[in-house]
Amino acid sequence: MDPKFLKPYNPAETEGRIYKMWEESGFFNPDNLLGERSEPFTIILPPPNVTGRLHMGHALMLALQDTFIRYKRMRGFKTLWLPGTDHAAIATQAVVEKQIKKEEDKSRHDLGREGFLKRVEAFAAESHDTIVGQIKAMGASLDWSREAFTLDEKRSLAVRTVFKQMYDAGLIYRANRIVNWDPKGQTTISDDEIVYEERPGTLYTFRYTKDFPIPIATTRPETKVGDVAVAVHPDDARYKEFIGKEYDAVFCDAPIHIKVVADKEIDPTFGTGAVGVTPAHSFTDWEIAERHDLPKDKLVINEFAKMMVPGRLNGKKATEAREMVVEWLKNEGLFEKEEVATHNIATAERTGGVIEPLPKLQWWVDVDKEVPDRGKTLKELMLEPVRDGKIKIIPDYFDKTYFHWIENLRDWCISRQIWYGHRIPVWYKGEEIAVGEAPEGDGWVQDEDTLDTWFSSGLWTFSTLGWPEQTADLKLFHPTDVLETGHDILFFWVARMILMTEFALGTIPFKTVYLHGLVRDAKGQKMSKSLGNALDPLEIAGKYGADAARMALVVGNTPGTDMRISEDKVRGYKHFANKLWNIARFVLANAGGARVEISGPEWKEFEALAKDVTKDLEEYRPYLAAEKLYHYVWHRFADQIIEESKPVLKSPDAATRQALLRALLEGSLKLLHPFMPFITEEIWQSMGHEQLLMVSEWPARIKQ
RNA sequence: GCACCCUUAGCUCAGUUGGUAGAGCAGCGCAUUUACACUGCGAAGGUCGGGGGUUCGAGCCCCUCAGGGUGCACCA
Repeated sequence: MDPKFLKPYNPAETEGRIYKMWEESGFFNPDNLLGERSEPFTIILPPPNVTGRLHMGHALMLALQDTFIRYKRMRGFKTLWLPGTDHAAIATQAVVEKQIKKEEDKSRHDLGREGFLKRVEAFAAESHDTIVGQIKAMGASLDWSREAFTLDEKRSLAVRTVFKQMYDAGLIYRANRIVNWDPKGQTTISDDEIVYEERPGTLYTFRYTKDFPIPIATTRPETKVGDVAVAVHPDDARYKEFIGKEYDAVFCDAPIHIKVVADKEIDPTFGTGAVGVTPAHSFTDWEIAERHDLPKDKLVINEFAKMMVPGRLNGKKATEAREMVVEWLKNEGLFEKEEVATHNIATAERTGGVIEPLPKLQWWVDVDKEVPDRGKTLKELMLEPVRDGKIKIIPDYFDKTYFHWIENLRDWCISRQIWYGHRIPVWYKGEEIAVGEAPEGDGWVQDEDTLDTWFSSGLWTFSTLGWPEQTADLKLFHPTDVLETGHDILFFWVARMILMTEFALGTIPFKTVYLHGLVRDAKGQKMSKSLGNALDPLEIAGKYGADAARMALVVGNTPGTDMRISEDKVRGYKHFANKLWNIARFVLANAGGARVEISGPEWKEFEALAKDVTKDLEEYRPYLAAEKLYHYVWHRFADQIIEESKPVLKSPDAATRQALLRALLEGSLKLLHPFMPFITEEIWQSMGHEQLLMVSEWPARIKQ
């Protein structure tokens, strides 16, 4: 017996060596796997953002996916787990901008587009290397020969190709429309990138002039200089007589022209039952303006959230202007009352900036237009595979959330005013426009904007497999089997992948969506650097072993439910790893060499466990499978079977018992391998096996 | 406002198709020439949020109430 078994299990000494052994075997690559393996099993890794380091959520994702992949590999599937990273456009740009500001007190504009992009790329490359090292440390059996990046040459081609196809199909269009403008990030963002924060606010009631017949209630008095109408409910008896009338006024130095319109969307019971309509700075007002053919180009706030209007307000910050308007109203005797009202403020997810709705010329994806040759809209194409069960979401109650989101979906704004990302593949020359690839000849100017990062992420399952080229990989491995990701990006990503794949390939991107919960600290707080409660997966794995970290993340972690993780839990599974180590020590010392037919109740019991665990894995209950294995190995195999074996090993039945113990250990190693790959492989190798445990045969066969 | 989830041991959470509840940590008693002290054995601890119903049988299914959370919408 190897003397290392006389000491406690030492993951630090083991893991690097084992991972290297796996990598050198070539078996991470499905092309090298031995045997028939006609059936593929594919997971494309959700690409971590190249914004720095991995966190516990990534570790969880890696643990779960590696468990699924290792299980299927042992069951004889041609398994592909494809790695990659995400350029994460706005997120990465924001990190580098902050860094440059802090270190050199410069903005991206000081560096220029080209110079700035070089800096971002250098940062991204560094992050990439850190991340790959972290992924390997977790034991992830990814096929590194197929690694992809959302912004590399092949993925860029895929992006340009889809863009052109959607443009030609009339699904991508350019339009001037009210958008979510982030004054802090100086870019538009999509509806999904908004976080609503409940804040106390004030609802002011006032009149435009002394003789204006209708009082107005608003939380944003400063925008009232941009009003073009007052909307009331058509049946509101108080205001019926004024509908259709027009008024001129000077509001805080600015001339305004107000038309009274009737709109059934107005709630007569809220405020005064009359809305001052500001089409350029409010989504609902924009829609009212469209319905009543009101002017929509009256801009009074600019991209920096500053007023642009004749008179005293000009150049003031919107928040400052608000106070000035209120003061003016009071001085003029137009102010009626103010009430406290909590309301939701739209903020940008990445920068925290308060969203300022503004009309902007942007690129959009039309989700309500019929897709040529499909006879369905993109919305319907997103809805159908989930509704028909072609795509199964785990846990299934997320179906409802998904449907609800799609029903409320508006056109997707895909252009961003940032530099890092896929530049919009559109070129202009006077009135001419070219889409897809850069046209020949002089005088063409490319669109300045870049694409929403989720546009390229949406192609991930097939761009990684070589599309638009019809590669052998694409044919064999797509649609993929499982998408395993956090429930927080169900809309951002999962929905967009379904949209893109249905459009470009006419098929689904994956059959199963497994949504894990978010990892929180022991107190239930979200882990973050600023709170100082973030556990570094690498540090945890270094201290307790990657296997222990993985078990702690997997056991009891049900899909869709946020989980808490603490070092104590990881320590518990380190003890378990050591228990397994000592079981191996006992078996190696007491059960060498015997070759006897295995049977008896203990073996039957093991076979039943193997079947049970297999069923759990097939039905995506890794949290249960891991717990059952833990219980069996410690409290049945070690506590009972080994204890009972001690006298038997001194009896005439020793040979049979030795064979049983050996078989139970080997079987347990196999079942545990997907969860704790390092220690199981290490023990397996110490038992004198020539082949890797990673590609050994799974000890149970049940139908899927 | 609409929808969904959660409420189980002191704490944090599991509990697959309904068959009198389990992990981690904490904590109690015993054991140190034991495969393993990174330990073992044993005990204790739960009217499974309250109430009602279905069932031979409910932590699990249905209704209802209370508390906590999330998503979406509204937000003049």
